[in-house]
Amino acid sequence: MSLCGEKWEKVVNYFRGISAVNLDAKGRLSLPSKYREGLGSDSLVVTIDTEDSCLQLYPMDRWSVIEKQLESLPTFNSHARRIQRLLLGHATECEMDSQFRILLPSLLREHAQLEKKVMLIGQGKRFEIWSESIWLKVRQEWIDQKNGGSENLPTALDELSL
Amino acid sequence: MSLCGEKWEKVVNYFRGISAVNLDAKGRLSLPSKYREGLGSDSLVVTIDTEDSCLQLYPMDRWSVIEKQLESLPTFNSHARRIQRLLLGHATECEMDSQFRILLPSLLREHAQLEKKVMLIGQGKRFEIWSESIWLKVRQEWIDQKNGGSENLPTALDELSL
DNA sequence: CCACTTTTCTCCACATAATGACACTATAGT
DNA sequence: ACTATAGTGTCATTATGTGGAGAAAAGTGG
Repeated sequence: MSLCGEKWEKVVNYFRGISAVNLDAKGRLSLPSKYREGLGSDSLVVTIDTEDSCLQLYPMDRWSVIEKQLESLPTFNSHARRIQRLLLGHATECEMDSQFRILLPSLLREHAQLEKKVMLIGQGKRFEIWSESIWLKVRQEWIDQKNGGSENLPTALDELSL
Repeated sequence: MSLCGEKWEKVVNYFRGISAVNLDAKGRLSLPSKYREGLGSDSLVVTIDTEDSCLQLYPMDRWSVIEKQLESLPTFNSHARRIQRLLLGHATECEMDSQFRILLPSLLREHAQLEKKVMLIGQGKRFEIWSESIWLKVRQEWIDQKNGGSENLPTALDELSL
């Protein structure tokens, strides 16, 4: 169906959706088949998230854009330096093996407290990797807080019509 | 009978009405025939509802509008990230097969507690998918609570003329 | 009310993907 | 050099997804 749909997929390549995956004993994550062609033969970059305990996974081409942005931040701003050190400092290039697995570096696994059960969450240009238990916990919190006080939301969000 | 009616359907494509459907053993939902031409050959996107335990089903073209809005939200705003993670993070593209069935991902089925008996509810630009038992329960609650005090309604709602 | 058509459901067979296990390699530390 | 640890590649098993077809049910028209 849909040449149209196909083109969209291939050109825009937007990652969506959640998958439960198991790391193997050595900490390798095998990428779900539905994303494989979208990732192409590109290598990937994993780094930490500066706000939450999860990891961020980028295709190399997307990451290099971010890297440039990070570089151009003002050197003498302490927030900027924090971000640079955290993101650039933890960014690790990974290659998929013949079975589409990537090894997540142990230091990064520790940071996100990844054990066996892991969630892979599409976030458009990137993925997030969460420990299953942490994900379930925070997801529940987010759901519970509903859209409670909408006073502090950015206008763009306030105006979202789904 | 309605060259007019036909055109309306095809151009405006507004989903209405409720259907009881059964998922098969693998969790596939077969779309009622009356909606099939309205959905065209486009693929579909399912995601969770952040307020209730049901799923939201969009034709891809409608969903991509929402996605653009989500994408443009600021990365370092925590409310924005919450919404992005919940909506984008659960959004899954589904293709209809030759029998107009779509597989609902098991994690999403769990979220909405979908077993065999399911309700598909047209909501204009999208559908909602509810577990039959939950639907019956909340529907009864909504009916019972009438519109009691209208003091707390948002103005737009207050001014609605049906 | 009956015969016919269309739609929906259920089941089965098959294909593909995900997992876990294992053996082998490379590296660093003792 | 030997051992312990981390990393890599391959394979078998299991789980999951896919496609198709017939039975059952619902809808339609005479």
